[in-house]
Amino acid sequence: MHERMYACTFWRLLRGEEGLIRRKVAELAGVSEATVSRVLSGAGTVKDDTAKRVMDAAKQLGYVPNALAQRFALRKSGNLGVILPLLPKVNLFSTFYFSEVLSGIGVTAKQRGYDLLLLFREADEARDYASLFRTQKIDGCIILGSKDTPGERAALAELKEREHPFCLVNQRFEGEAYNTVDADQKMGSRHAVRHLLRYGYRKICFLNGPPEYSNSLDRLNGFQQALAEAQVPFREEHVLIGNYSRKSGYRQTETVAALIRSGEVDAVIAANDRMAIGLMQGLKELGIRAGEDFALVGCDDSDVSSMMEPQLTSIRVPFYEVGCEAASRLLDLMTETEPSPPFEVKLPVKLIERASSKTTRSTAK
Amino acid sequence: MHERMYACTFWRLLRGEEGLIRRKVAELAGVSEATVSRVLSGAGTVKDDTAKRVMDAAKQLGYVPNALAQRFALRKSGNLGVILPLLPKVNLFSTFYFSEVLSGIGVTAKQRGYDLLLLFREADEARDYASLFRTQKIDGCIILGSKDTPGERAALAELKEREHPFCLVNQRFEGEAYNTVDADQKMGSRHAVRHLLRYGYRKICFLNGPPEYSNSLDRLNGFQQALAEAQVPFREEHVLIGNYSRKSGYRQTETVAALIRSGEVDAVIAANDRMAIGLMQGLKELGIRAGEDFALVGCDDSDVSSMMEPQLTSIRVPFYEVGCEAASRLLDLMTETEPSPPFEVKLPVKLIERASSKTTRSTAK
DNA sequence: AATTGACAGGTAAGCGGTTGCATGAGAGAA
DNA sequence: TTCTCTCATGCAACCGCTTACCTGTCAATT
Repeated sequence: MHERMYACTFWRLLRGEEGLIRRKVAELAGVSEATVSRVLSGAGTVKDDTAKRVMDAAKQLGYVPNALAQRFALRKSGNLGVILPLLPKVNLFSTFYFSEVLSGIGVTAKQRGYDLLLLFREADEARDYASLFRTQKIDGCIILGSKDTPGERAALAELKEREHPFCLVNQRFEGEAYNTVDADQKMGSRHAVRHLLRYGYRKICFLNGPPEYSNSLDRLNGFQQALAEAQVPFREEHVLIGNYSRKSGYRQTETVAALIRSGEVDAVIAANDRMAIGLMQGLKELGIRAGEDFALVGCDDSDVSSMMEPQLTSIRVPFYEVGCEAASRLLDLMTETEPSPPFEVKLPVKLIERASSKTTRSTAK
Repeated sequence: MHERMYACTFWRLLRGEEGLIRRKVAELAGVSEATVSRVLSGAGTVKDDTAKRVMDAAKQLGYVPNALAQRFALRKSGNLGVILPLLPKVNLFSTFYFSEVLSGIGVTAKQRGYDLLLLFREADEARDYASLFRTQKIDGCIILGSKDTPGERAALAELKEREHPFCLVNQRFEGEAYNTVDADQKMGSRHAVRHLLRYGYRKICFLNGPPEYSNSLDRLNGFQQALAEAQVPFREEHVLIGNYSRKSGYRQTETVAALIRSGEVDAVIAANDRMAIGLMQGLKELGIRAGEDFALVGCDDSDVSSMMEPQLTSIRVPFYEVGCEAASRLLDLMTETEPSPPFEVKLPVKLIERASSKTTRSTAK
């Protein structure tokens, strides 16, 4: 009891003091609290002389405005939300991808005075992005790992309708004009195909990801287009589907092995490095070696691609820059008063040649 | 101009309406706004009947309380801060480590109704963790990637002094009793040494990380202890230092190659997988193969360890659980009223045997 | 029947900032 | 000198929610 009361008094005192700091600053500077506010928030007109006195007083007393109160008064949370899928223990996407994008977003947000609120979205959870805005937890958000599903479409449509600023990363929705920052995956596949053709490979198999990701469709698109350009026939049965996990790449071992052995296929392009690596490992177990018995190209140029043996040719995607761009554009949009048309940014990718695909195919079967 | 005014009116209206929702809920339920608050926040005594009416009304009108106002009134941000080093483009630590820990923290925080505020700490920036609390941006924080430097010590001491709840992950400070969640790295090294000794390796080199990380010291400690237990002499010159990056492992290639060739060393333990992999690659270039010419053990059991050829023996550290534990303990501490003694949790690790160290050394030179 | 206590629920005062409006001072113009 | 006009600053309302305090009701006790 005693302690309880003591603690209470203590907190009262403490709070009292904290609360008084602002007043003390005002007194010390010989102005009103309103002026302190004007100086610290940079709004309104204040004489230079006065401003300096206030700044000095604030520094001397160690006064820092309460962000919570400030944001409440301004009706802005000052938070940039980052929504990302929660995949505990199961890294469907590469962690590489997320940490690069997140770093980019983080740096940019910080530069512009925003805080980053991380929002994990559980797989089965109803997607109610709009209520994050309604509760004022965030002023804008970037959505990672979005998939084209009815629930997601509904959630995004609601955001759009209520004019909440948001930006999709690496995902577009056919028929909807949302703000998007994406990598030019289509061009990536084209580069990969051209690269393989240049080295003499002509029978290319494509290990793609699920069609809910627009990236998967883009890649397939680029793949087909590059083949068409080179007048190499496209074979439907040479397109396989995984889920971007290493296991799903590994699972295609038998199928691909058969294709390679029968001479139907001499090169594989995978839609990400993890699947490429899974497949490479599976085939190695069967004695089929990437870079020798067939050419392999991955995508992402994740850190592991240069750790493999042989090192993996891959398509470098500027994930960090994607994050920067998304945050930067979104924040622009949030600070502008005029509504502006949605942006759809597409960042260039680049093929990084490594051992898994470089050996020239001297004689095409 | 026209549009501007229109927009303004629009927003007024919108805000007006938003503001009225609460009142409308109260009216619809036939109670005062205070009662609405009592029902929604679960505090105070309200008749079941009334509560139900309020809940129904709120649901019907789609009312969601404004988190910003709520938190301001309660003087709690509802945010759990996660401080992590900003390493754009340079992943000194493995991204694996961070994403695992972060997932653990995220899941736990979410379960307990907290939001995650991500705070990047720039390398050269003055560490002023305390002001995050002063501005009420966070109610507690978890610090990742902390190093034992004077600046860091000062910042942490300030937190402690002001009784701000915080928790360190994978780092302890000699002489300070801070809340910590750590993996049992010391035991990890001991496992690694014992494993190697069991397979007949006796001349073990240790590639450690910088001493600013307590983990590095722990690992060295366990290494020495295990050697002592087996009465194998410890050789100072067999301890090398890297910085946890792959490159820093690669850089030790010459040194280690010389040691192996001269027969002074027949096995290497690295303080993380990335350095192990860098070293492995370097040695492979010189024709010295892990798992055959020498044994190699890494640490972290990151996703790449099973992607290598040969696959890398490594010490599995339950990073996800570390994150959960840190968040869980810290949140307990934040909701308790009584001050409790600091906790120092140490989670067990496990050696995962793979090809890089399994070949029995038949004849020790 | 009167007294008491417990409890439901209303009233209004904050929480710590911002900002519209009013005011006073000082400068420039008549 | 007096009248404006402008600019710097103070006053006070407000942001939306919580909660201390108060009142009135009703059941249990005497």
